[in-house]
Amino acid sequence: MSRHIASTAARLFAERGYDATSVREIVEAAGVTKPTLYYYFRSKEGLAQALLTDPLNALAETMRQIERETANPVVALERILEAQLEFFREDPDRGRFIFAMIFGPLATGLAHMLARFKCESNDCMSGIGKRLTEAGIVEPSKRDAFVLSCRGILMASTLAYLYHDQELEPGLPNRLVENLLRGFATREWAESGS
Amino acid sequence: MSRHIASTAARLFAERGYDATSVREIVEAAGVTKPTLYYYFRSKEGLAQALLTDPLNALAETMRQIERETANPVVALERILEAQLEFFREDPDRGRFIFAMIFGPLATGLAHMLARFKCESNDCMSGIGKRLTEAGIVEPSKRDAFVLSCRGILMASTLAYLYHDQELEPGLPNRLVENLLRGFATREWAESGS
DNA sequence: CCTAGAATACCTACCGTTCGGTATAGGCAT
DNA sequence: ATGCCTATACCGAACGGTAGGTATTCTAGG
Repeated sequence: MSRHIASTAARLFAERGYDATSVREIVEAAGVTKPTLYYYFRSKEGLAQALLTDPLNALAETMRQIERETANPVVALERILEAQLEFFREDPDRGRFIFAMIFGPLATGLAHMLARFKCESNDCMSGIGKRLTEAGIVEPSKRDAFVLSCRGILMASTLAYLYHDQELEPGLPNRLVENLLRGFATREWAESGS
Repeated sequence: MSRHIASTAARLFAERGYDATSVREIVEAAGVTKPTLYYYFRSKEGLAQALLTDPLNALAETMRQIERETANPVVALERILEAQLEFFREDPDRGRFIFAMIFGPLATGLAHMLARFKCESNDCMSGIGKRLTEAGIVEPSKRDAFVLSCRGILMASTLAYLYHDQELEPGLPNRLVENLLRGFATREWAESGS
């Protein structure tokens, strides 16, 4: 039951936004009453947190794992991008809700958790960028721009998928990274043919 | 006075989101009364539209103009990206408000206007992408990925500026485009040294 | 076997507060 | 007289959350 309420809430949060969705709307759509919702979740905010906490923690852990266990920084980058795209693919409603919150103001009670996730995600990408320069793949002077570009491409791909019905085929990160690397690569790496 | 109310609203909308900001909060922060706000703006939504309509229309017109009047597609691309960055630079609160709406659900009364702007922006970028392939600069098979990458880089740069106090120096689009082009270029163009 | 109590899952009705918006009277400067 | 603004009070609807209750199942103790 709690799962049913949660998935209904995710859908409504995604459709109209967290603040514009009332508890009354959620319970009506879920076919239960308000006390039932409060039986399972401490508050509206508790409900939103339940939607976000485990999935975001799992994603962060997946990224850490990839970073730790993948020796090749290019492959690590591709896998980390793919993990994030997969996160949105597996539950688009949740993804839309998270996307809106990540890119909006951090004034809600969910701010702390989202800020932490953003920070971890950025650290992870920066770490990969560092490894790419250490491996002589990306020009050191271009590292920040490269990391920014990777982040941008992830955002644009995700937005296209969530709101414009564009596909997120599994090979997408690889192809995008390949082209990006060609643009930001060291002369040596470019000439080595990868 | 209406400008003062509007800029106060922009700040609050940016800080906490449109739906989570009440009219009472706006008038208190602006130091006026509710009837004054309604004297100048038809409604809360009318206030938000006033914040968005003219600026977004002006930006869209600027982009159309650049597209029309700049013969070199690379320069056109750089200028269009710069115009969008400048839009966010000139009023970060307004920019944050818009950013949150662009990445969130389109269920509010502002949806139509934002949808139209997104559409125009996408069309403009697609047009530039087409010109770049026609000019033999970008590989036709990579056109969509290139356009997506440009959009992503714009988003990431803007996000970094709006929320992480990172600079948006005027030369940024040029440098980013230069690296991107190297990654997505045709063989002929790459070998011509640009 | 029966019963009382605990645990779990749900409900109706209600609470105080706030929401966007409106009406009215009036003050002040030009 | 007009435009700009205030102050006050109000409207109906809705907000997130709560109080008190019922129904069902299970379990332990007599």
